[in-house]
Amino acid sequence: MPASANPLLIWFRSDLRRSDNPALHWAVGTGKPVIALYVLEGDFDGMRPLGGASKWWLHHSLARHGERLAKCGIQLVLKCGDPEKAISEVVTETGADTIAWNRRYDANAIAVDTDIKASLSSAGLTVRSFNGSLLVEPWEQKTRSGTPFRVFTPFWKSILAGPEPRTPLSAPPAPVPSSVGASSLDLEALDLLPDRNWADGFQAHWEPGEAGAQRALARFLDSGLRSYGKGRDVPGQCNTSMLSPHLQFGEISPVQIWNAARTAEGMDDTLAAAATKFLSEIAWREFAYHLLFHNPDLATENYSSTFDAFPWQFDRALFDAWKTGTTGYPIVDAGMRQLWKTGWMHNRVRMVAASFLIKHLMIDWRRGEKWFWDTLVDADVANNPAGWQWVAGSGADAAPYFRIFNPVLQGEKFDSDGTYVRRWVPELSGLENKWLHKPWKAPDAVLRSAGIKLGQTYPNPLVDHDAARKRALDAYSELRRGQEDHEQIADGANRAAEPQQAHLR
DNA sequence: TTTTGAGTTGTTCGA
DNA sequence: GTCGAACAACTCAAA
Repeated sequence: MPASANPLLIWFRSDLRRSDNPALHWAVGTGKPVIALYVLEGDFDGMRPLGGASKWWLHHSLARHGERLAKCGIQLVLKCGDPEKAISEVVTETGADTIAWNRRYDANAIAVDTDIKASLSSAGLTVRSFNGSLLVEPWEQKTRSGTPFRVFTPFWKSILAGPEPRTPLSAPPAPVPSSVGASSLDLEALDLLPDRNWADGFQAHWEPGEAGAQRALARFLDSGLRSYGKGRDVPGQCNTSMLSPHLQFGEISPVQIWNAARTAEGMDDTLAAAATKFLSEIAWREFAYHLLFHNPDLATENYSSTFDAFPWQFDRALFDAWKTGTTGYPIVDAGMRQLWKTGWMHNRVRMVAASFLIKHLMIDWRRGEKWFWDTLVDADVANNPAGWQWVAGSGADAAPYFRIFNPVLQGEKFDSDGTYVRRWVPELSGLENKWLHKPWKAPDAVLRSAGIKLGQTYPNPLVDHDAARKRALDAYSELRRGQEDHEQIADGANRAAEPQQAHLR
């Protein structure tokens, strides 16, 4: 067999697309036959296993990706477990002598990829890795003092001041056909769909896959972008891009989004302002990856260790009420039910719901993060923990401790016409706007005529807002006092050491 | 080198 | 009703 006939293996991970895929682009450019691989790693080597909603998405995304690759003569091989073993099986079977992939940025994945790269290289194979999922590599973006960014705005400015992202790569032409194939699991064998019909409702809301991603982008640029500035905060409107799950699975790249928004903004000033705002949200995604790369424990450890002493409470019944959308606060319940039904929650409501769990119920942000991880189709290894830590106040550029969302005010401000609450909490739909976000304050006659019996058809509030707010503020100020005491003890120790130091000087 | 101003997404209170 | 101040502590960047 001539050397040129040895196929190239492209290992797909969170980059399930053909267009603007640097690894695939390079692979086809080598002139070799190309074989594609996806490995469902599960919890192999400490990797974070996908949540249920993500698995549902992945099932459909892999199906679409496999079809698209097959059209240009590339077989998508499916395996599960140890990726090194999976790769070596394909290499043995096909004689592949070159491997390419796009990089990952969480510590466990980096360790896995590094090991595999080393062992393949030492076995004489060529290994190439690319940046396929970020605008900037986390190790390249630095403050002037050479440290990682810890505040978003300077980070964003440094992106704006940096070089423009590349022009997106077009989908490559079909490579030369491969004369060999590799054994693959059936998609069904990956067992990605939930046992029960929980995710059946997702189908109506989403179109996983590269084509669906491009359609979502086009729809947003066409009808969502213009009023994005304010509309993005109104959960009852369709003013957000809905691109998050597509981005998470790499069905579209931030480079493609960046360029599309930059093109749209040339139209007029309104679009220009909206596009910049939208791109700053894309930059938040970058910032989350920046934080994760420099803080591998982002999902499990407080970014600010001051919070290690926070007196979290845990009450199973309260936590369950939050998860099932029965807290008695309509905006929170609407969000939690939207999450359960669609695998997604509007960003504004994510903040309110997360703040409610952390500050009103004083439940550890990590529990909420895990629930979101399991139920969000866009669950992202960087963005999910970064967002939760931001709300908790333990994160980078964190919300001030005193920023405790009032779920009634948030509802009245951002869902003033009640569209969102009526859609997801239909048992309240007969209530007029005046009471919709605080049904417990409505007069009995109003509740009766709306067909609502508090405590029966809809719950009473789980906690009183004012009392919960005070309790959270007290806990935070306690934390601060504890920190001061700690510092005083440290100061005392320093003072005790001073005479000796003076002597040494 | 030191100082100063600003920082995604908020709420409450009192004038 | 509207409006500004207060609510920490710390990082970053510009002056």
